[in-house]
Amino acid sequence: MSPVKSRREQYSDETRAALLDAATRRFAEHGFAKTSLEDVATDIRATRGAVYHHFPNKTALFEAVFHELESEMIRRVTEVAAGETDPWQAAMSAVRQFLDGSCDPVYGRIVWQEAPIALGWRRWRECEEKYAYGLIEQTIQSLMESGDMPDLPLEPVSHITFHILGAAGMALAEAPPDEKTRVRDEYARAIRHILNGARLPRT
Amino acid sequence: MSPVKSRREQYSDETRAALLDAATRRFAEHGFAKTSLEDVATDIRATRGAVYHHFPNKTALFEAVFHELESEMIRRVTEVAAGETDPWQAAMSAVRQFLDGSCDPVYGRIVWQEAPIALGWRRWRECEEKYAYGLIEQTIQSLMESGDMPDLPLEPVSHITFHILGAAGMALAEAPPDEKTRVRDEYARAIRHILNGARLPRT
DNA sequence: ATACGAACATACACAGCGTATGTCTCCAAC
DNA sequence: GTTGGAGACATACGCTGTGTATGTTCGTAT
Repeated sequence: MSPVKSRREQYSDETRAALLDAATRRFAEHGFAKTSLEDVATDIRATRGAVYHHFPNKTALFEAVFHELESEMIRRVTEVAAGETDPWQAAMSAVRQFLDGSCDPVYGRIVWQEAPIALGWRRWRECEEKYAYGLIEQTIQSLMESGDMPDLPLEPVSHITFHILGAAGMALAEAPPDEKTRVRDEYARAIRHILNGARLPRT
Repeated sequence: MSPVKSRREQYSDETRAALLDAATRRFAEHGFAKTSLEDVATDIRATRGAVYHHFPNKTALFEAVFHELESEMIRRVTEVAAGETDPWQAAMSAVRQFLDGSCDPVYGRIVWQEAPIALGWRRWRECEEKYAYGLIEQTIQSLMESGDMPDLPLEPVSHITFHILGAAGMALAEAPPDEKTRVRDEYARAIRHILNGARLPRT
């Protein structure tokens, strides 16, 4: 399963990775609009030609960055949740892990602040179906099935939950580094309180 | 208080209003990025010169549109809330009125979808301080003071509430016209349930 | 009657994306 | 080992759209 790569292929992979890396930093620091592909290219001592060789356009490059960050986040969150047996506890751990991960300014800025701008709401939502939104929906559903939550329409509840977590993610992205833990704990409390309120007493 | 306007001033006011009107429709239909000032100008049989005479730049034109829509919404919401005596009832009526108003696709698209993109999150938030966010914060505070809500940190709670309402506003903006009332009612139920959960029993 | 300034139109500079084309170099086959 | 081909980039250009600088018209005050 490890097809020995040719020298050329290896070089190509490395520049692609370097492009992703540089783009990640640029997007996180200056935002999507104010990042020119020229900058990204020169960062790795290449030209825009290299960028357009590896990615069809600017938004595709951004999407690649987005996918990397988001899939890593999902991996960690599901890992933590899988460690719990009780559905409600699993959800709470997932939230906690999400808030922890959102303290990373790169993640917060790119996924919660820049992505909707860069991809547009619709496309962003489409992408998130695979990641956060999809995970939230299935978690909520399992909570409804286990009797932890009332049988409200799934769509609005997941959508609202998505935005509640988004609010926290954005707040954490904006918070100065030395206040992140305080902000994280405040939001954790507030979210826990809200979710507990929405909870049903187990029958 | 009605300083009789000169002919010139009247003409000027009219073109300004026409620009705002055309821009509103363009922004609502095609979004901020895909609306060129050329289009807006030709819509009212003028040139980009007129636009740049009345507004310093593209985002300023958008902000003007945004302010119009948002101040009108706030006017209606506060009006409705003022009709209630009980703080909690006032808040619920305000939510209801907000959801009603959000069924207008122009409002939803511009205020909740395009505004963060056009102005950037930070500026958007700054603008909203005057409108929705400010109103929410003071409402929450009054609910905490009246003992309807627990004394959690104000900032995260208002922020989250803001995003909960935003989720509803966006969903309504996206929903096809013939489903808007259904979606509105679903979100109304979900939000009511969430807020009721967060509520404290009156002492 | 005229001069001045507001309200717009016209013209230009510049940035940034996307695309078309060129060049180099690795690799394979003979 | 040289040659053909293709992948990996670089170079060059066109185009769109913003912002600005300059020109023109036309009310209005004096």
